[in-house]
Amino acid sequence: MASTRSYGGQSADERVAARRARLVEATITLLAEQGEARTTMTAACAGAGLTERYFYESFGSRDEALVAALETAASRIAETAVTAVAGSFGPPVDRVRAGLSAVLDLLGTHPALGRVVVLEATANAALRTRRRELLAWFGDIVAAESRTIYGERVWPPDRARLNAMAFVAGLAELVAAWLLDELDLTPERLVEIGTDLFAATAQRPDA
Amino acid sequence: MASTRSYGGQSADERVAARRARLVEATITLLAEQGEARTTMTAACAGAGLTERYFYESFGSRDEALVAALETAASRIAETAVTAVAGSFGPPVDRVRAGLSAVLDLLGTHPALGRVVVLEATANAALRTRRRELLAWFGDIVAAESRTIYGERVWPPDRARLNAMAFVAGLAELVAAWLLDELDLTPERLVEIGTDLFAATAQRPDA
DNA sequence: GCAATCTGACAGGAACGCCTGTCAGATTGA
DNA sequence: TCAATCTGACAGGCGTTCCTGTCAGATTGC
Repeated sequence: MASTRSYGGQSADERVAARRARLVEATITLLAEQGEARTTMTAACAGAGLTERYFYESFGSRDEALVAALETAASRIAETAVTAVAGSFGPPVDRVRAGLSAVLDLLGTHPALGRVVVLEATANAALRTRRRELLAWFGDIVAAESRTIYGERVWPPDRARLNAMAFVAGLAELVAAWLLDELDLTPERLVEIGTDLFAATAQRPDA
Repeated sequence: MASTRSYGGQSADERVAARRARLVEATITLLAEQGEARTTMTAACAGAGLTERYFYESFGSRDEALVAALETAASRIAETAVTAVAGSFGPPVDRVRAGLSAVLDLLGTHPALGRVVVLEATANAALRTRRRELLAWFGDIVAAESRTIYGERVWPPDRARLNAMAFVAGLAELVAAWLLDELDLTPERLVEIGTDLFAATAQRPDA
C-alpha cells in the first residue's frame, strides 16, 4: 500500500508531494472560479487530473484540502507584503504604500488568491476557523511592521494587534468589493485608502 | 388552497404572518446555536413547531429563510445603534460611545443576533450576497451619523462611506472574536476600541 | 349539524456528495 | 522476462437534505 518504488523518474515521496501540490492548486482554482459549494472532492480530483483515491492519500477529508488551499493562498499574500515592506525605504507612508501596492499587484496578477482569501474563506466552518487564526497571524505581522515603520508612535502591543486585525479585516472587505466590481474601487484607490487607514489605526491619536 | 377563512381567532393573513415570524425566529436561533450547516429547513420547521408545508408558504427556498433571518437580526442591531446615537448628546466621542454601548448591550442580552450577523452571515452564498448589501447599508448609516457627529471634519461622502464600511467590517471581526472568547475582549474594551477606531476612520487626518 | 377548509404528521422521491472498493493496464527493479 | 507495484477508471454504498404529496383529525361559517 505504502509507495516506495520510483515511478516515472520520481521517488515515491516526490510523487506524493507533486500530487498534493496539484490538488491544492486545483482546489484554489475551483474555490476562486466556482465557489466553495461547487469545490467538491470529485471536482478537485478532476481539476488535478487525479482519481479520488489520491485525494485521500494527501487529505483526510474535503475540509482538509480546503484549509490547505486557504493556507497556501494566504501565505503567498503575506509573503509578498512582508517582502515588499522589508525592501522599501523612505518615509513611513511610502513603506506602507509599497506593501499595499505589492499585494494588490499580486491580486491583479493572480485573482484566484484574492478570491480564495477574501471571498471564499468564510464559506465553510473549517475555513472560518482557520481564517480567524490567519487573521490573528496577519494582525501580528502588521502590528510588528507598524512598530518598525512608526516606532514609538504606535499603540502598546495588545492594542496594536487588535487594531491591526480590524485594519486587515476592514481592508479585506473593501478588496472583496473591488473583486466583485461593486463600488467604484480601483487598485490605486485601494492603496490610497489602505495607506490612510493604516496610518489612522496604527498610530496613537496623540502621537 | 389559498387561505381566506379565520381560524383560531386570527385572520388568514395574521396566521400566515405569525407562522412566518415563528420560522424566522427559529432560523435565527438555529443559526446562532447550531450554525448554518445544521440550520436545515426541517430543523427550522421543528423549531417553529410547524410542518414542512408551511415553510414553503412563506419562503421559496431554504436560502430565502436564511436571508430573512439575517435581515431581521441586522435590522434590530442597526435600529438599536441609530436610536442610541439619536438619543445621545454631549461631545462627539460620547455619542459614538453611546451607540456602541447600546449595540454591545443588545448583543449581550441577545447573543443570537450577534452570532447570526457576525459569525454565520458569511456561511452561505446567498447570505454573503445579502451581507455585503447590508454592509453597504451600514456604511451609509455610519457615514451619515459621522457627519452629524463630527460635522465638517469628516471625509467627502464617497470616501466616508468606504471608510465606514471598513470600520464596520473591522469592528465586526473583533466582535466575532469576543463572541468566540478568543482574545481578551470584553464589551467595555470593545466600546473603547470601537470609539477610537470610529474617530480615527471618520475624521480626516488634517481636520 | 354539516360541508368546506385548515392543520399537523409523515412518507418518500430525487438529487447530491463523500468516501471506499475493485480491476485492468502501465511501469518498475531484478 | 516477469513478478511486484503503481496508476487511472469507475461503480456504488451510505448518509443527507430539499421539497412534494397524502391523509386523518380539528375548526370554522352557515
